Amino acid sequence: MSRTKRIERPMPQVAGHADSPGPGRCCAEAVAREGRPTARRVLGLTVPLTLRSMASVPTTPASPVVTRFAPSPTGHLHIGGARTALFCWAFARRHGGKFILRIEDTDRARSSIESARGIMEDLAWLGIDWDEGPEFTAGARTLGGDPRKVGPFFQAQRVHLYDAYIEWLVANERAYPAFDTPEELEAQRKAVTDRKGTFRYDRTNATRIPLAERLDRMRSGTPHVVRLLAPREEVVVRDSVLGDVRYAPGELDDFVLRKADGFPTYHFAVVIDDELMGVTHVLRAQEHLNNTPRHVALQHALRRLDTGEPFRTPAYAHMPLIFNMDSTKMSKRDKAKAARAALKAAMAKDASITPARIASDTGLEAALVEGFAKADNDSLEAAARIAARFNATLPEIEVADFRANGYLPAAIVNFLSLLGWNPGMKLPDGKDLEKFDAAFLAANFSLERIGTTNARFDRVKLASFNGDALAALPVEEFASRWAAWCLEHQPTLSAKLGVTDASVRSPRWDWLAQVVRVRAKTLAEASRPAAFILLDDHAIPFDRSHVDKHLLASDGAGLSLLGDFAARLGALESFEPAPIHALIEAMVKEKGLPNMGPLAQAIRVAVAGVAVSPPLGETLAALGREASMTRLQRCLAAFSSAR
RNA sequence: GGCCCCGUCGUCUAGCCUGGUCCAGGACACAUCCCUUUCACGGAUGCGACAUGGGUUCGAAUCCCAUCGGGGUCACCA
Repeated sequence: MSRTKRIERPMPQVAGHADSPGPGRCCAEAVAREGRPTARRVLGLTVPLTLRSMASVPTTPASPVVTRFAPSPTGHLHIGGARTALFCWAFARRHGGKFILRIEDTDRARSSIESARGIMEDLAWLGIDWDEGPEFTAGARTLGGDPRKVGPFFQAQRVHLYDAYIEWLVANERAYPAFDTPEELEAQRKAVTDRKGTFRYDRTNATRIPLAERLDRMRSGTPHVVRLLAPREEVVVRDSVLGDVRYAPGELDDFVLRKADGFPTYHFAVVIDDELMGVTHVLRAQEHLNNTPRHVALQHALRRLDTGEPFRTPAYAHMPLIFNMDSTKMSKRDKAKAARAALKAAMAKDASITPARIASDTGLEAALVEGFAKADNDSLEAAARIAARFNATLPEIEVADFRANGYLPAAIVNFLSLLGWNPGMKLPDGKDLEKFDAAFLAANFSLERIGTTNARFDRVKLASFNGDALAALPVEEFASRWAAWCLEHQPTLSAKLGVTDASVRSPRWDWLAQVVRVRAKTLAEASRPAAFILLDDHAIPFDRSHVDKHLLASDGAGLSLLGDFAARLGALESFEPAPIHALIEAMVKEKGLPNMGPLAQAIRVAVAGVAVSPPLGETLAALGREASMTRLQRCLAAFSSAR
């Protein structure tokens, strides 16, 4: 990184709109730009304050910071969106401000209320609570609400507001209706791009029609869009992360404000809503940087209908993008891609596997599977079922995916915080501080420490964080969370141990939970070391090489040890981890074995089929007396003749 | 292609603003060793980067320029 360091703009007492007038403003601007020569002098004043002295200015509680997260409800919450929400939330919390959730559902074809609800669930699950926005009940508390009366928070319900502003813009000749058809536009665009030019909307046609006639046609219901009369001057975006970004005159064209269906475009709705909702700081991904001059131009063109005041420009902070490890975009299509790859591989290996057969296996429509295989569609439903059919794992892209795979919200929040932000603090031992919780983030988040370089989403590191978070949980807590996870995703396992409710568990469950925990990075993975539980007591699949090595070698030494052990275990009074472990230890000592290996490995092969299992006390105790004895006896019987 | 942003270990990053303390620190991953009844956990050690080229300077990861590379964006999607 070679950028100059930015000083965070919103010193509490001057937080607010970037160009709102006020006594604190020049200081805010100057400090925000400290270190950037171009901005050292503001309003003709060189501000003598040093960073250090500014930092010591006391915080005023009446800080008016307002941030918002504004997803469009067209699917689940993307992990990148979760980071945006997290940072917006943290910034508001850090400054004692408000965090708004607004649903941008102006794309009528793709938006759904279910998606909106799912997004709220995911946010709440992550612990990102919104002060204003749609109401949502999470446990005992209700999130959202509208104390300042700035709602509604679904844009589709705000159309009358957008229309009023459109009217004003058109009446004041700052925007105009245009009657081109999509086909005409497409043709123009193609003509320009074919000769490698840059297409910009040509307003001459639309503006040649006299104003009165345009208004007439517009009001008479002729299909039209409304476009902004873009300014012919330079537009500067002041970004708290990237500094000033300049767009030369003529770069902006007359973009659409209102679509032919009467709904506002994203650009128009954001600007209106951010102003009306009093949003002071806009934190969003860098892909929006090039949208920002449009928003700034719009703000310059608009005045509030209620007060007549000009629109204010919020402080912008564009954060780096998050990519896959191979630097492709993290997209839900990755899931379809992975499932398709699994399907193709299977079809290549086995000629009997056809789309039709998969359709009947998975209960999907044949046409859907056919299309999916040919990449004609990227159905998530098909991806999920096909992956399940072939035991393939799909990449985690959305918060719901991580949730389903047994990640803890705390680990996700911690990991996400480090993607594009860093507290820049050292631990007493000199190592970087990188493990922290949401409360720490809320207390320490700052714009100035947002990075500029795009990040790769390293699932392996996330898994490590999650494993640590799992390990840090109190034993009880882990046991119940794992039970809850199994009840939902791995019911055969919980059923086998008689667990039907995460809060009322058996001792056997908790013994297993304890040993499984250090072996797992996720709740889903925790079931792996417990897989031996699921085996059929009467049909343990023995690993031949392990049998040879641990039971049959040295003239069946392991097997005879096993026979002896089985007799002793059968007589053991208390079938719990500690007594079992003591029994094994005593026997090792009595037999004069060099260590526990020969006995322990023999037992493992007998009860698990392989010489790998969690510690034996817990393994046998979790299995229970009956199953343990059955497995032991059966193994003895199976290999006695092989000696 | 136009415009815009970015460029420190494989990855996330600290350091950059205020040039020397940096033959660049941490974490994840990887390797080796120790611990050990297996698998894990844990502990120790190691491997590993300032994109390139100029310039400024006594001195540059840090300042300037160029080149190269990566990314974003150019919709009646958001």
